[in-house]
Amino acid sequence: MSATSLAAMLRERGLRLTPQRQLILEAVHELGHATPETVHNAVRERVAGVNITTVYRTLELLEELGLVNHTHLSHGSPTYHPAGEDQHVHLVCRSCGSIEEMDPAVLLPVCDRLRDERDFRVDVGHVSLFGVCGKCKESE
Amino acid sequence: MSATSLAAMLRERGLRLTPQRQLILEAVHELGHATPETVHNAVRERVAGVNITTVYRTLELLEELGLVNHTHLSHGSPTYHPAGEDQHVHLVCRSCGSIEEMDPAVLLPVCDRLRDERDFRVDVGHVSLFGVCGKCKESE
DNA sequence: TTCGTTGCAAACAGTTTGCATGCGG
DNA sequence: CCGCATGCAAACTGTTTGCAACGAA
Repeated sequence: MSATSLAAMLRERGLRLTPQRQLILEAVHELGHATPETVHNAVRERVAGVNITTVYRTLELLEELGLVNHTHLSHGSPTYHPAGEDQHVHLVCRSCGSIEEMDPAVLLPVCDRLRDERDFRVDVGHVSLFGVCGKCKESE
Repeated sequence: MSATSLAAMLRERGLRLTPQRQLILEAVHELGHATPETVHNAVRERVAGVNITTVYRTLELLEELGLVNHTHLSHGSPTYHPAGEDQHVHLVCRSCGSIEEMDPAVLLPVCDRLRDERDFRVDVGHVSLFGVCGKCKESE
Protein backbone atom coordinates (compact mmCIF):
# COMPACT_ATOMS: atom_id res chain seq x y z
CA MET A 1 0.00 0.00 0.00
CA SER A 2 1.73 3.15 -1.20
CA ALA A 3 1.05 6.54 0.29
CA THR A 4 -0.50 7.72 -2.94
CA SER A 5 -2.98 4.88 -3.24
CA LEU A 6 -3.88 5.25 0.40
CA ALA A 7 -4.46 8.91 -0.31
CA ALA A 8 -6.72 7.98 -3.21
CA MET A 9 -8.78 5.60 -1.09
CA LEU A 10 -9.22 8.25 1.53
CA ARG A 11 -10.10 10.96 -0.97
CA GLU A 12 -12.82 8.77 -2.42
CA ARG A 13 -14.54 9.11 0.89
CA GLY A 14 -13.73 12.74 1.33
CA LEU A 15 -11.02 11.96 3.85
CA ARG A 16 -7.46 13.16 4.05
CA LEU A 17 -4.13 11.44 4.14
CA THR A 18 -2.40 12.62 7.27
CA PRO A 19 1.05 11.73 8.56
CA GLN A 20 -0.58 9.90 11.43
CA ARG A 21 -2.63 7.68 9.17
CA GLN A 22 0.28 6.88 6.94
CA LEU A 23 2.56 6.07 9.86
CA ILE A 24 -0.02 3.93 11.59
CA LEU A 25 -0.62 1.87 8.47
CA GLU A 26 3.12 1.46 8.00
CA ALA A 27 3.48 0.37 11.60
CA VAL A 28 0.84 -2.33 11.17
CA HIS A 29 2.74 -3.64 8.17
CA GLU A 30 6.05 -3.61 9.99
CA LEU A 31 4.74 -5.18 13.15
CA GLY A 32 2.63 -7.93 11.67
CA HIS A 33 0.53 -8.57 14.75
CA ALA A 34 0.17 -5.54 16.87
CA THR A 35 -2.11 -4.26 19.57
CA PRO A 36 -3.21 -0.64 19.46
CA GLU A 37 -0.71 0.12 22.16
CA THR A 38 2.13 -1.55 20.28
CA VAL A 39 1.24 0.43 17.19
CA HIS A 40 1.16 3.55 19.29
CA ASN A 41 4.64 2.92 20.62
CA ALA A 42 6.00 2.12 17.17
CA VAL A 43 4.59 5.32 15.73
CA ARG A 44 5.94 7.38 18.58
CA GLU A 45 9.42 6.11 17.92
CA ARG A 46 9.24 7.97 14.67
CA VAL A 47 7.28 11.06 15.58
CA ALA A 48 6.30 12.47 18.91
CA GLY A 49 2.87 13.53 19.95
CA VAL A 50 0.66 10.99 18.25
CA ASN A 51 -2.20 10.26 20.57
CA ILE A 52 -3.45 6.81 21.46
CA THR A 53 -6.94 8.01 20.62
CA THR A 54 -5.83 8.67 17.07
CA VAL A 55 -4.38 5.19 16.86
CA TYR A 56 -7.71 3.65 17.83
CA ARG A 57 -9.66 5.84 15.44
CA THR A 58 -7.24 5.24 12.60
CA LEU A 59 -7.15 1.47 13.05
CA GLU A 60 -10.92 1.46 12.91
CA LEU A 61 -10.82 3.57 9.77
CA LEU A 62 -8.19 1.40 8.11
CA GLU A 63 -10.31 -1.62 8.85
CA GLU A 64 -13.33 0.01 7.22
CA LEU A 65 -11.17 0.65 4.20
CA GLY A 66 -10.25 -3.01 4.17
CA LEU A 67 -6.57 -2.31 4.71
CA VAL A 68 -6.18 -4.04 8.03
CA ASN A 69 -8.00 -6.71 9.99
CA HIS A 70 -8.14 -7.39 13.65
CA THR A 71 -8.41 -10.55 15.67
CA HIS A 72 -9.02 -11.22 19.30
CA LEU A 73 -6.25 -13.35 20.72
CA SER A 74 -7.37 -14.58 24.09
CA HIS A 75 -7.91 -11.75 26.50
CA GLY A 76 -6.96 -8.13 26.42
CA SER A 77 -6.24 -6.05 23.40
CA PRO A 78 -7.08 -7.11 19.88
CA THR A 79 -4.22 -7.42 17.40
CA TYR A 80 -4.22 -5.79 14.01
CA HIS A 81 -2.52 -7.04 10.92
CA PRO A 82 -2.43 -5.99 7.28
CA ALA A 83 -5.26 -7.19 5.11
CA GLY A 84 -4.69 -8.13 1.51
CA GLU A 85 -2.05 -10.54 2.66
CA ASP A 86 -3.14 -14.11 2.60
CA GLN A 87 -5.67 -14.75 5.26
CA HIS A 88 -4.31 -16.83 8.05
CA VAL A 89 -5.29 -18.67 11.15
CA HIS A 90 -3.47 -17.81 14.34
CA LEU A 91 -1.89 -20.42 16.54
CA VAL A 92 -1.56 -18.84 19.94
CA CYS A 93 0.58 -20.49 22.59
CA ARG A 94 -1.03 -20.05 25.96
CA SER A 95 2.30 -20.67 27.64
CA CYS A 96 4.70 -18.28 25.93
CA GLY A 97 2.23 -16.11 24.04
CA SER A 98 3.87 -16.69 20.68
CA ILE A 99 1.74 -16.33 17.58
CA GLU A 100 2.28 -18.52 14.56
CA GLU A 101 0.37 -18.31 11.35
CA MET A 102 -1.23 -21.09 9.42
CA ASP A 103 -2.85 -21.55 6.06
CA PRO A 104 -6.62 -21.49 6.63
CA ALA A 105 -7.00 -24.13 3.96
CA VAL A 106 -6.61 -26.79 6.62
CA LEU A 107 -9.89 -25.59 8.06
CA LEU A 108 -11.85 -25.83 4.84
CA PRO A 109 -13.18 -29.34 5.46
CA VAL A 110 -14.47 -28.20 8.82
CA CYS A 111 -15.97 -25.05 7.34
CA ASP A 112 -17.71 -26.99 4.61
CA ARG A 113 -19.16 -29.34 7.11
CA LEU A 114 -20.43 -26.53 9.31
CA ARG A 115 -22.01 -24.84 6.34
CA ASP A 116 -23.79 -28.02 5.26
CA GLU A 117 -24.77 -29.37 8.63
CA ARG A 118 -25.26 -26.25 10.72
CA ASP A 119 -25.83 -23.57 8.12
CA PHE A 120 -23.00 -21.60 9.70
CA ARG A 121 -20.46 -19.69 7.58
CA VAL A 122 -17.14 -19.53 9.33
CA ASP A 123 -14.99 -16.47 8.87
CA VAL A 124 -11.68 -18.26 8.31
CA GLY A 125 -9.74 -15.02 8.40
CA HIS A 126 -10.70 -14.53 12.00
CA VAL A 127 -9.80 -17.83 13.63
CA SER A 128 -7.44 -18.28 16.54
CA LEU A 129 -6.55 -21.66 17.93
CA PHE A 130 -5.15 -21.81 21.42
CA GLY A 131 -2.82 -24.44 22.67
CA VAL A 132 0.79 -25.15 23.49
CA CYS A 133 3.64 -24.81 21.04
CA GLY A 134 6.38 -27.39 20.65
CA LYS A 135 8.94 -25.35 22.53
CA CYS A 136 6.77 -24.99 25.61
CA LYS A 137 5.68 -28.60 25.43
CA GLU A 138 9.30 -29.71 25.84
CA SER A 139 9.95 -27.62 28.88
CA GLU A 140 6.86 -28.77 30.74
CA MET B 1 -21.61 -31.29 41.27
CA SER B 2 -23.31 -31.65 44.61
CA ALA B 3 -22.75 -29.28 47.47
CA THR B 4 -21.10 -31.99 49.52
CA SER B 5 -18.58 -32.97 46.88
CA LEU B 6 -17.83 -29.33 46.23
CA ALA B 7 -17.27 -28.98 49.94
CA ALA B 8 -14.91 -31.95 49.86
CA MET B 9 -12.88 -30.49 47.01
CA LEU B 10 -12.58 -27.22 48.84
CA ARG B 11 -11.64 -28.84 52.12
CA GLU B 12 -8.87 -30.74 50.43
CA ARG B 13 -7.26 -27.39 49.84
CA GLY B 14 -8.11 -25.98 53.21
CA LEU B 15 -10.91 -23.89 51.78
CA ARG B 16 -14.49 -23.47 52.83
CA LEU B 17 -17.79 -23.98 51.16
CA THR B 18 -19.64 -20.73 51.40
CA PRO B 19 -23.13 -19.86 50.17
CA GLN B 20 -21.56 -17.55 47.60
CA ARG B 21 -19.39 -20.28 46.13
CA GLN B 22 -22.21 -22.73 45.96
CA LEU B 23 -24.58 -20.24 44.35
CA ILE B 24 -22.02 -19.07 41.84
CA LEU B 25 -21.28 -22.60 40.72
CA GLU B 26 -24.99 -23.30 40.42
CA ALA B 27 -25.47 -20.16 38.38
CA VAL B 28 -22.78 -21.22 35.93
CA HIS B 29 -24.55 -24.52 35.48
CA GLU B 30 -27.91 -22.89 34.98
CA LEU B 31 -26.71 -20.23 32.60
CA GLY B 32 -24.53 -22.33 30.36
CA HIS B 33 -22.51 -19.46 28.92
CA ALA B 34 -22.25 -16.57 31.25
CA THR B 35 -20.08 -13.55 31.76
CA PRO B 36 -19.03 -12.63 35.28
CA GLU B 37 -21.63 -9.91 35.24
CA THR B 38 -24.38 -12.30 34.14
CA VAL B 39 -23.42 -14.69 36.91
CA HIS B 40 -23.45 -11.82 39.34
CA ASN B 41 -26.97 -10.84 38.34
CA ALA B 42 -28.19 -14.42 38.51
CA VAL B 43 -26.78 -14.88 41.97
CA ARG B 44 -28.24 -11.63 43.20
CA GLU B 45 -31.69 -12.72 42.15
CA ARG B 46 -31.40 -15.35 44.83
CA VAL B 47 -29.52 -13.53 47.53
CA ALA B 48 -28.70 -9.90 47.96
CA GLY B 49 -25.31 -8.48 48.73
CA VAL B 50 -23.01 -10.74 46.77
CA ASN B 51 -20.21 -8.63 45.46
CA ILE B 52 -18.95 -8.68 41.88
CA THR B 53 -15.45 -9.03 43.30
CA THR B 54 -16.47 -12.28 44.91
CA VAL B 55 -17.86 -13.50 41.61
CA TYR B 56 -14.54 -12.89 39.91
CA ARG B 57 -12.56 -14.49 42.69
CA THR B 58 -14.87 -17.48 42.86
CA LEU B 59 -14.93 -18.07 39.13
CA GLU B 60 -11.15 -18.08 39.17
CA LEU B 61 -11.19 -20.52 42.06
CA LEU B 62 -13.72 -22.80 40.41
CA GLU B 63 -11.59 -22.83 37.31
CA GLU B 64 -8.55 -23.85 39.36
CA LEU B 65 -10.61 -26.67 40.79
CA GLY B 66 -11.48 -27.71 37.26
CA LEU B 67 -15.17 -27.13 37.76
CA VAL B 68 -15.64 -24.43 35.17
CA ASN B 69 -13.86 -23.21 32.08
CA HIS B 70 -13.83 -19.89 30.41
CA THR B 71 -13.57 -18.82 26.81
CA HIS B 72 -13.06 -15.49 25.14
CA LEU B 73 -15.80 -14.83 22.67
CA SER B 74 -14.71 -11.89 20.55
CA HIS B 75 -14.27 -8.80 22.64
CA GLY B 76 -15.41 -7.86 26.11
CA SER B 77 -16.06 -10.23 28.95
CA PRO B 78 -15.08 -13.86 28.96
CA THR B 79 -17.84 -16.42 29.30
CA TYR B 80 -17.77 -19.24 31.81
CA HIS B 81 -19.35 -22.62 31.46
CA PRO B 82 -19.33 -25.81 33.48
CA ALA B 83 -16.42 -28.14 32.92
CA GLY B 84 -16.86 -31.87 33.00
CA GLU B 85 -19.55 -31.54 30.41
CA ASP B 86 -18.47 -32.55 26.99
CA GLN B 87 -16.00 -30.09 25.66
CA HIS B 88 -17.39 -28.04 22.85
CA VAL B 89 -16.42 -25.57 20.23
CA HIS B 90 -18.32 -22.30 20.12
CA LEU B 91 -19.88 -20.99 16.95
CA VAL B 92 -20.30 -17.29 17.48
CA CYS B 93 -22.45 -15.29 15.09
CA ARG B 94 -20.91 -11.90 14.57
CA SER B 95 -24.23 -10.54 13.44
CA CYS B 96 -26.65 -11.54 16.18
CA GLY B 97 -24.20 -12.66 18.85
CA SER B 98 -25.78 -16.08 19.24
CA ILE B 99 -23.61 -18.89 20.54
CA GLU B 100 -24.05 -22.44 19.31
CA GLU B 101 -22.07 -25.40 20.43
CA MET B 102 -20.39 -28.01 18.35
CA ASP B 103 -18.72 -31.32 18.88
CA PRO B 104 -14.97 -30.68 18.85
CA ALA B 105 -14.50 -33.99 17.08
CA VAL B 106 -14.87 -32.23 13.75
CA LEU B 107 -11.64 -30.43 14.54
CA LEU B 108 -9.64 -33.54 15.28
CA PRO B 109 -8.23 -33.93 11.75
CA VAL B 110 -7.02 -30.36 11.91
CA CYS B 111 -5.57 -30.86 15.37
CA ASP B 112 -3.75 -34.00 14.32
CA ARG B 113 -2.30 -32.23 11.36
CA LEU B 114 -1.12 -29.30 13.47
CA ARG B 115 0.49 -31.63 15.96
CA ASP B 116 2.34 -33.54 13.24
CA GLU B 117 3.31 -30.67 10.99
CA ARG B 118 3.71 -27.77 13.38
CA ASP B 119 4.24 -29.48 16.72
CA PHE B 120 1.34 -27.46 18.10
CA ARG B 121 -1.21 -28.99 20.53
CA VAL B 122 -4.55 -27.35 20.10
CA ASP B 123 -6.77 -26.94 23.12
CA VAL B 124 -10.03 -28.03 21.52
CA GLY B 125 -12.02 -27.07 24.55
CA HIS B 126 -11.12 -23.45 24.01
CA VAL B 127 -11.98 -22.85 20.38
CA SER B 128 -14.37 -20.24 19.09
CA LEU B 129 -15.22 -19.91 15.44
CA PHE B 130 -16.68 -16.64 14.28
CA GLY B 131 -18.97 -16.26 11.36
CA VAL B 132 -22.57 -15.78 10.37
CA CYS B 133 -25.40 -18.07 11.36
CA GLY B 134 -28.06 -19.25 8.95
CA LYS B 135 -30.70 -16.92 10.31
CA CYS B 136 -28.58 -13.83 9.81
CA LYS B 137 -27.41 -15.03 6.41
CA GLU B 138 -31.00 -15.06 5.19
CA SER B 139 -31.77 -11.55 6.32
CA GLU B 140 -28.70 -10.04 4.71
C1' DT C 1 -14.71 29.53 5.64
C1' DT C 2 -15.69 24.93 5.90
C1' DC C 3 -15.02 20.62 7.56
C1' DG C 4 -12.08 16.74 8.42
C1' DT C 5 -8.62 15.63 11.91
C1' DT C 6 -6.34 15.81 16.07
C1' DG C 7 -5.19 16.00 21.08
C1' DC C 8 -6.69 16.31 25.55
C1' DA C 9 -9.48 15.17 29.25
C1' DA C 10 -13.04 12.78 30.94
C1' DA C 11 -16.15 8.99 30.86
C1' DC C 12 -16.63 4.21 30.63
C1' DA C 13 -16.38 -1.08 31.03
C1' DG C 14 -14.14 -4.84 32.81
C1' DT C 15 -11.01 -6.50 36.15
C1' DT C 16 -7.81 -6.60 40.05
C1' DT C 17 -5.92 -5.33 44.54
C1' DG C 18 -5.50 -3.65 49.44
C1' DC C 19 -7.49 -3.53 53.60
C1' DA C 20 -10.49 -4.01 57.47
C1' DT C 21 -14.23 -6.74 59.09
C1' DG C 22 -16.31 -11.02 60.11
C1' DC C 23 -17.24 -15.75 60.69
C1' DG C 24 -16.15 -20.78 60.94
C1' DG C 25 -13.29 -24.34 62.74
C1' DC D 1 -7.66 -17.38 68.40
C1' DC D 2 -6.26 -18.16 63.54
C1' DG D 3 -6.97 -17.75 59.01
C1' DC D 4 -10.08 -18.06 55.17
C1' DA D 5 -13.65 -15.27 52.89
C1' DT D 6 -16.09 -11.21 51.96
C1' DG D 7 -17.34 -6.41 50.86
C1' DC D 8 -15.97 -1.99 49.86
C1' DA D 9 -13.30 1.34 47.74
C1' DA D 10 -9.78 2.44 44.94
C1' DA D 11 -6.53 1.48 41.37
C1' DC D 12 -5.81 -0.06 36.81
C1' DT D 13 -6.15 -1.38 31.77
C1' DG D 14 -8.19 -0.90 27.53
C1' DT D 15 -11.40 1.77 24.90
C1' DT D 16 -14.66 5.45 23.62
C1' DT D 17 -16.60 10.07 23.48
C1' DG D 18 -17.10 15.25 23.76
C1' DC D 19 -15.09 19.31 22.68
C1' DA D 20 -12.17 22.95 21.29
C1' DA D 21 -8.42 24.04 18.27
C1' DC D 22 -5.91 23.41 14.14
C1' DG D 23 -5.14 23.23 9.25
C1' DA D 24 -5.85 21.85 4.39
C1' DA D 25 -8.86 22.59 0.36
